[in-house]
Amino acid sequence: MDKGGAGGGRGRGGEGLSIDCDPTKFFIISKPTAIDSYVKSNHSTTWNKRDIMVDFRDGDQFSPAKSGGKRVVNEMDFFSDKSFSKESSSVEVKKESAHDGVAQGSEILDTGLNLLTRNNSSDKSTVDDGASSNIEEKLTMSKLQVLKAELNRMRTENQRLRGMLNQVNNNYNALQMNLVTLMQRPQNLKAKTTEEHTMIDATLGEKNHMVPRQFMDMGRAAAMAQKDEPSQSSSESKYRECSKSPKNIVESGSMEYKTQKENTGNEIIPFDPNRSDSRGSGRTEREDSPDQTFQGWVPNKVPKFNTSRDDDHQATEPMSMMRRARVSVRARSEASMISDGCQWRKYGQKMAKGNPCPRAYYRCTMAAGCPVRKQVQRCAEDRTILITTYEGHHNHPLPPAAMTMASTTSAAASMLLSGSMPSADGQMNNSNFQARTILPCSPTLATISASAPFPTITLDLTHTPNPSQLHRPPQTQFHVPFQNLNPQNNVASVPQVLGQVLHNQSKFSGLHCSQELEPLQLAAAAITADPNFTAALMAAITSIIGNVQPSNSGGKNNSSTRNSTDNNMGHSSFVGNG
DNA sequence: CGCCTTTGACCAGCGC
DNA sequence: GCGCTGGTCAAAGGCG
Repeated sequence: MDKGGAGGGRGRGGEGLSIDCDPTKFFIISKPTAIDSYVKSNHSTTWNKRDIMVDFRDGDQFSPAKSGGKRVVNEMDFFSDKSFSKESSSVEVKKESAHDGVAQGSEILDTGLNLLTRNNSSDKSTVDDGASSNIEEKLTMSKLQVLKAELNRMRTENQRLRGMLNQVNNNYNALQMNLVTLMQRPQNLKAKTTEEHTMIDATLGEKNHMVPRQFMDMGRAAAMAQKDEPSQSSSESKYRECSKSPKNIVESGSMEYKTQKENTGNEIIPFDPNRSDSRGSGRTEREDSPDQTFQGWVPNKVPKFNTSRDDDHQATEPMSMMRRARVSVRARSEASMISDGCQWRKYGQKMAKGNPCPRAYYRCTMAAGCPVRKQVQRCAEDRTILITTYEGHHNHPLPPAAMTMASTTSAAASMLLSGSMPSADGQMNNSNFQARTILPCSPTLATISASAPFPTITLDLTHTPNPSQLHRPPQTQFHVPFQNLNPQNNVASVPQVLGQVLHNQSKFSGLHCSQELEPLQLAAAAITADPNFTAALMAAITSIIGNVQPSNSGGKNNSSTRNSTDNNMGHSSFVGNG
């Protein structure tokens, strides 16, 4: 095999990044912690409780200006039993009534208690006699009754909203389970899936009706939806049109589940880098290992890629299944190919339109029939930038060095597929929002392309971090604040860091977004909007890059790729591959 | 000798 | 239908 060996990635300590950079963990742990701390510190504070109540009455509890930056807390309290516990509520009302004084009295005028407000105009000037005291007492009691009634009303509404929320979650869970089941179904059951599609679509419609903005696995859902009726919305039609060919449909929905089931059996864990993928083009299918048992969802639209030679495999793994999301990595490198820990064999080279630099085609040779391929091409605008586009998943175990890039690309691809779907206007709305939600501090690292023939996510490792871009307008980009990446050294660390981030991000999107995305988005926005958080994240990444750099910055390329014609030895230490 | 790259040819998709 | 383009094949040759 290749003389270069797969030694890349040794000595890396990048895994530690997951602790600091895992948005999922951060959010999950931090959210209740923050709430708890808030409750502990403020639960007995009358002002805060009253603030919440006033917010409810005004229907403006989410107004940051009004809540003084407690937006998230108030939101969570809205569904908290503590907020509406009977004791606290009663105490609250009593305190409120006792402390309000004149201003409170004027407020009472607005409650519509006509009998009592008549005396209110002079209540403070004539409060000395006993009659006035009685009136005031009655007034207070009346107000108390009103407030109690209001409280009960709000409590009822709270219950109703909670019920709606539970219903929404249940609907989503049901939909997700249906999708999982459907995608795992062998193609020979394809005919039977029509009914389920209908059911799922109905569920989807119901869900969308209830929570139009709830995030879901849009890639899968989109793929599902596309299989069905042409009578879907115009946006879906447009998406179909945009997809141009069924292969894109498959790309959107099949990769994760298929590959998960193949090797690992894990059906929900979306980013096992060792999981196999569908194979490459139909032409090369003869090279592929026949023991691959794809049981993923297969679209009704049979891709045109299938040739007569693929007949044996069509039923289980049409060629389109491997034509899925692509992950393009841009990195500055003098080398003709970045080292990612895998073994590659060049099988072609073409001159691509619009780029004077040839595009090289590589195939993974670490295992027979590995479907992973990559294209390497220099950027036309800046030839110091090497663009490596990965496609597919390895169907074999990877060396640690290759795991990094595998995680990176897999996570990126999965994020792309799971969290995005081209909308009617060709934008990646959901992915945009999701991306900037998860990494709002990083606007330019990854670009999701909806216009490309294949869904492609570009990980740009050539940019210098710019924390000031924290709140960029929502573009189809997000960015991890790496330090300036030197192809001689830092690039080696990037895939690991990036992979970890994306991997975590993907886990986040795949496992959590669907259920709690809205609250999590708010929490994420609140947390990551904090400059301290951004700084800490950057510091963590930077420190990790700096720590692992020496072990990989040696002059010897640890790539396993032979690159006999390359002059990339010592240049590219890109470790790991997807 | 085995594995690799090179490179021209071939094929399929797509737009006109 | 034709040409363009992207992607792949496979024979030929090179290298260790």
